Amino acid sequence: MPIITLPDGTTRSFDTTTSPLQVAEDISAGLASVAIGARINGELCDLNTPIEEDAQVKIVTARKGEKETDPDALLLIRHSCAHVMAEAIQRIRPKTELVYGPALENGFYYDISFENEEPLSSDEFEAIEKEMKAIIEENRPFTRYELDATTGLEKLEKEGNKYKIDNAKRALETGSTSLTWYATGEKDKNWEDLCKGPHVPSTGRIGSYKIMTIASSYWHGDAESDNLTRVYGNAFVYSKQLKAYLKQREEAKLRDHRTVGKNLRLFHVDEQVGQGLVLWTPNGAVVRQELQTFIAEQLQLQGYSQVFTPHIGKLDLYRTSGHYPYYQESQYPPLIDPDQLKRLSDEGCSCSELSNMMAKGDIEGYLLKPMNCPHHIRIYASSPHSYRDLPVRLAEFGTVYRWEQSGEIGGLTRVRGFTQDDAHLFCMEDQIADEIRGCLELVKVIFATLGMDDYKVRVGLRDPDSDKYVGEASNWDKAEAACREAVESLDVPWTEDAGEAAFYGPKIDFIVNDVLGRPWQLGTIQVDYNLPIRFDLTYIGKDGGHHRPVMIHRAPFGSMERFIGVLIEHFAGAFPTWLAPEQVRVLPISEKTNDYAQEVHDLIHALGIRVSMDKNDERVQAKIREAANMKVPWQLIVGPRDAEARQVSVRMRGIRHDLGAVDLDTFITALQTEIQSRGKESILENCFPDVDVPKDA
RNA sequence: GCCACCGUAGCUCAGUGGUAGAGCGCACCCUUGGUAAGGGUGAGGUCACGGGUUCAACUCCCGUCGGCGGCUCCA
Repeated sequence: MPIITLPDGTTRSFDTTTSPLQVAEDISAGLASVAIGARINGELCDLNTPIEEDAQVKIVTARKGEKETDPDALLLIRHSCAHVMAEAIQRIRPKTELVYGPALENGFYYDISFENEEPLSSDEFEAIEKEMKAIIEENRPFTRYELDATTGLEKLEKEGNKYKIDNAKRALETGSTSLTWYATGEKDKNWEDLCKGPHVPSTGRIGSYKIMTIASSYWHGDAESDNLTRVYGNAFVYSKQLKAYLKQREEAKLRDHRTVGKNLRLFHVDEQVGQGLVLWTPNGAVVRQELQTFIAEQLQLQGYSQVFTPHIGKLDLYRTSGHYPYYQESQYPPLIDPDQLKRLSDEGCSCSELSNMMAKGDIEGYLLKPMNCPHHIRIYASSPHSYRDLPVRLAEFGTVYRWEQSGEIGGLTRVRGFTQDDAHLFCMEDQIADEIRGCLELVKVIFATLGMDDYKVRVGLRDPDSDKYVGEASNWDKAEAACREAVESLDVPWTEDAGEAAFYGPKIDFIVNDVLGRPWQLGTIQVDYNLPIRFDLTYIGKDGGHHRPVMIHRAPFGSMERFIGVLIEHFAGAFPTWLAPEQVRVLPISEKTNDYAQEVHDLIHALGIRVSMDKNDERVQAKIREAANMKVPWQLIVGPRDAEARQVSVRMRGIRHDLGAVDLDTFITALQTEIQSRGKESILENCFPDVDVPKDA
């Protein structure tokens, strides 16, 4: 006699075992016709799952309007669509073996082994989609059946798909007592897949779908293991939703910093220079310089000292720090002392012998620095410190080099040479929390100025089961507590993650998503008890004795490369005036006003503002279009009327028409104010208080 | 590093086993035009690089470099 409680609190009782479908039918025929699944006591289930006891039931429907489709409905549709896609692929490639095909937050994929088949090409998507269409039109039911562990494993052994056997064993190990299959149609007759479900009732309930892309993956995510083909797709209830999704992806591509960077000539990566080595072209260099100046101003206010250090250091330095042995695989190979190299060569030393000698420390060389901390540590160590001097805060826009895997490199977000907004704080233990808070404050100020509020904070703690960490457990406890304490005072969402710590200490990471939704770690703050020991750093305490300082590594924006990459996407290339490579462009209506235009240009230029003048023999319409394409924030249109009145007609980026004519001097003053205040005081407010401008313009 | 796909003019991209194409951009000329493309003419390519097959390769095959999408990694 199950009593069913619905989300609105009402209850319905049934005489016998029931199912979500029966519950829906009991409510209304309309509901039953749109139901595709249910949550029973919070768990997502098939529509015909038997309910034998009292339960909370939420019916999942696919029809709630285009704007607010239930995420559960999308999960059901996408997982079901993955099955249909896999069946379609197996029709075309019968010898493939299925591995794993889950729904994602933003689509679905199916991992398939093509070991015994010709590889799949994206040219074949259309053919696969055609097969999928046929399967969906047949509207075959998803039929669930269950076998006990022994019978189920026997069946899988007989079929011989090692991946599915492995999936089954894993399911049984994690507590399942039986195995379930879903046939698309009838058991023993139609295509089927080992799968825990749930699914929509029948293939006809899958809405609009599309195969997106083909990629590769490893079995169990293990690079040593089998290579699998991963086919990504997406599915929605309505075709309009699919169209909107595809359109959004197109727009994201236009916002991609690689596209914008090329169009606006912000940076260039050159084949002949090297993979992952960024060349900052003049426009991008302006953005970077402005940003660095801004950050440096904030650092000065917070009591940092600026330092400069070279790009290389002795190999032994990194043996002391531990970086060389620990990260050897991801560093550029060392530069070996030329005399020593020649001697070894004369002695007939082989490459492997050389490599061994370098690892053991029998040979001296230099390393392109993969980190700035050893250099900063040696600066600290170069003079004695009293407890009265602490904290010592050494800051540098320090360029480091890392041998990232070639397949990982791309754009500005993953590179081999990059400049960190780095600093190292040397302090006493009871200063740690305050220093971390200072770092967080800096991040807040800068993100706020840039209008970036969509970021997350992750506190990375050690994994208690791993032995990769160095240092005393008691120190780790203290450092982890300090991180937590500081982050709690910051008003942003944060999570704790065990196993995300650096090998020498816990850290606080800032994570931002790019335009394609991929998360990137930007900045990081790390507490380090380890390096001060390794380098035997001390300060003189109140008691006159030597004490050990604690170090904080912090690069709140990570690397200038990655940060600006994310920033380009954040602004879609439309930088605020203070950051824009070109801040103002003067557009004379015809050559007749070139003289006045030149005067306007020169006056602005003399103030150190980045201004240009479009002298091309074009109509003003073409000049406006060109300036708009280059995302210049302010266009000054000057014709005879403006020259006569010593005014400029002002066009703001993103607004269809000009805002009106203002006195040249008034505009210039307002422009200077906006730039100097980094946008806090806008030209709009000071020159055009009555103009109504949409916020996102 | 692994797997798949891709590499043609400054940019975006067509194209074919038989002497290389468009649009935009660029240069020059005409036009002097008031708010998102005025018109004309012209220059510009060793078809990423190196091998091979072929009478003939931009096209087919192999390798290298680079890009893209994932996987793995990220102090």
